[in-house]
Amino acid sequence: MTGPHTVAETERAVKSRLGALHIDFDSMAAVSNIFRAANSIRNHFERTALAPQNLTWTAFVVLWVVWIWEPIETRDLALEAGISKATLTGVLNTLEGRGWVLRERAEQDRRLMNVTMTTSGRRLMRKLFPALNTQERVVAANLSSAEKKSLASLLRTVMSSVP
Amino acid sequence: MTGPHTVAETERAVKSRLGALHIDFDSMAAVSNIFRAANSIRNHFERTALAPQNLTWTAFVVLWVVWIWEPIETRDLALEAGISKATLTGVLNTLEGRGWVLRERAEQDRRLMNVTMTTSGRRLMRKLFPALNTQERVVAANLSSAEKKSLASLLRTVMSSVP
DNA sequence: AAACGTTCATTCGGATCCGAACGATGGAAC
DNA sequence: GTTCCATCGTTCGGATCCGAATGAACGTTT
Repeated sequence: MTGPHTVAETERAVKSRLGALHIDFDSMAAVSNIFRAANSIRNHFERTALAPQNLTWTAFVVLWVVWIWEPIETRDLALEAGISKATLTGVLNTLEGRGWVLRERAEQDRRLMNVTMTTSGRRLMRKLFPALNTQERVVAANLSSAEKKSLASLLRTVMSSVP
Repeated sequence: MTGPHTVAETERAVKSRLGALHIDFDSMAAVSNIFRAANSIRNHFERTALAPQNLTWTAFVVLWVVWIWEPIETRDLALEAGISKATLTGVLNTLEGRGWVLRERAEQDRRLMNVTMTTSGRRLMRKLFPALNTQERVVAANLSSAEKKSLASLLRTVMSSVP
């Protein structure tokens, strides 16, 4: 998806496979570019800001959500991080094993699990978050302030259209 | 990341953790929305158009690239699909096991591997690609034609800024 | 032709990733 | 208080996902 072929080349190739019938190339380009950009940025973040701590993007996002909203229940944490509860269990095992977060069973409702940050975790995030934001500035460097707002807004519109 | 908190709430929470120093919230919102949207759309596609064939998004992308550009060498296929060669090996095992693609060692250079489509694979794509495009139209339904082009263009700018 | 560094795809280890199934807990109905 | 159903986090199985190491094949240099 990040290959050397242009949009026009791809469009021509698709038409030779299907004819031109019923394919919306504008929607296709918009959506596929979302995936391309996400992949590309994610790889960049993991190679730069996250590599020193051997963190994946997902692990960082979970850490970030805990940092912002602690104490937070597991179900909300999964929703906020955009991953399934099953995935979160594995990620929390990793993060708890490294001593950055803590799991505690809730007093009132023994089914729930509260996740909090350790001192070590807070120290890590205070360094890591500005480093990530620096990289966010890098990948958005060729956008004006208005374009950044426009991009964020267009993506919110897309998200609101996902059933 | 797809949680109930608004941008303003998140911004306020971040500031309470760090102070306002040196954080570019416009870049943060733009980039984080790329990830949110990609996650959301990917899950939607896997639950709708791809579920009947038990295909993941990545497997579909690989299949799509082969369909468009066959015969294609493994190294180019990985680049085009936006995944590592190591990942591609696993995905190709899956796709070849289901009889949709074929791996053949190149005649001239015995290190290379050429990937081609089977008849069964072509039949699958002729059905699957329009189904995917239907879903792409759904998630882009609230964007005008100009907005779709603008979104694609802004994302291309972002990608060109990734080192 | 022997030695060299390079370029392939694959393998390996470890971390995600998800849907489905599972056990535990809670709460409401009777 | 027991039955029933909803909800929680975890486990399980299977598919990705990547960096690093591996081994085969190549081209070039001696």
